[in-house]
Amino acid sequence: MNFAQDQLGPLLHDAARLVRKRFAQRALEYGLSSAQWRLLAVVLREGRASQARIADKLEIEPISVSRLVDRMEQAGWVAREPDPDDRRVRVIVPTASTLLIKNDLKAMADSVFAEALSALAPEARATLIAGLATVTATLSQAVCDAAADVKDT
Amino acid sequence: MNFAQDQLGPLLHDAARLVRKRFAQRALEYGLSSAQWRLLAVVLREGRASQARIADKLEIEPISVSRLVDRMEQAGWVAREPDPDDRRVRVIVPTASTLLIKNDLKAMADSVFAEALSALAPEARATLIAGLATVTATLSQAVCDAAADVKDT
DNA sequence: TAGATATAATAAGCCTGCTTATTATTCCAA
DNA sequence: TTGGAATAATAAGCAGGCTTATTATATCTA
Repeated sequence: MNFAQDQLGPLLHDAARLVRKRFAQRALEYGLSSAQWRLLAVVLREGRASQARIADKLEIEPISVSRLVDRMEQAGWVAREPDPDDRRVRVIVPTASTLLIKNDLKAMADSVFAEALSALAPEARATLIAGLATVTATLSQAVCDAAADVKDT
Repeated sequence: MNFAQDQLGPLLHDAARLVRKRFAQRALEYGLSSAQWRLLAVVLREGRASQARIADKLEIEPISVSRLVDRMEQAGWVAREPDPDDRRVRVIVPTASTLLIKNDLKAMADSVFAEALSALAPEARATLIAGLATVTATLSQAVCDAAADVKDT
């Protein structure tokens, strides 16, 4: 079974790309991408969040959040507000129109993921999710250790 | 267990991103990205391949191959050659220096994927790989059906 | 309390994917 | 055998990640 691991890279890559593509198809009426939905999910869950907080939650770089917010602000999904306690911070809040369709968006997103998993038995689904979580944790640690090693030099 | 599917999107996304990042770290001495390695693996397996063939194998758009090849040609990984039988075609071949380190590259790539899976028991690995393959197939079908529906309209 | 350090946001510019459109060539059918 | 459809490659420009560097503000310490 040594052949299996060869396929991990391409499979992960293809699966991630296809989820993005399928999400975009299903969200066509809203014009929302899967990256935008991930950000929006954080904001809706927390009510309001600084960009640094969002970057931390999504585990992406702050600059990536900044540019994603640029587009989402322009499209009317979220707004930037000043933080009265810290003038460096710009708090991201959902717009009123976003709040109106929040439940529809959540249902649509759920249904995309449910569709993706629809051909798997429940146990296989659980194993897949757990396996992905493990792989993510392993890689995250390895990437972090390697970065620390470089810094030590 | 309804919460599980919520996580599929972020997990796939994170796992794919982390594999790319870890690959880049491990391949630093070569300056090879994971996208470039996927392309190179096709070319090394087939010996020589048209860009259309590569796009088909990688399931990405021909234009993406064209631009990836631009950078890989510049970096000395591959070369474009004319096809004597069809003047539209430019055949991609590995350079001599690429062939020299072919085995090292393959070992390096294998070890990245082995590391990613290292925290999983063998059965869990097999289930993960099989699950990803199923999800990919399901999504690929759904994306394709939806595209056909739009075309019918 | 003043100066150094840390943090929040963003600019510039790269990579890899995409859609849409163009050009050159080949193939097929009338 | 020629004229239209299909195919191979690529250009232009967008999305969403990244690294590196800059600016403004907070915070901590000597």
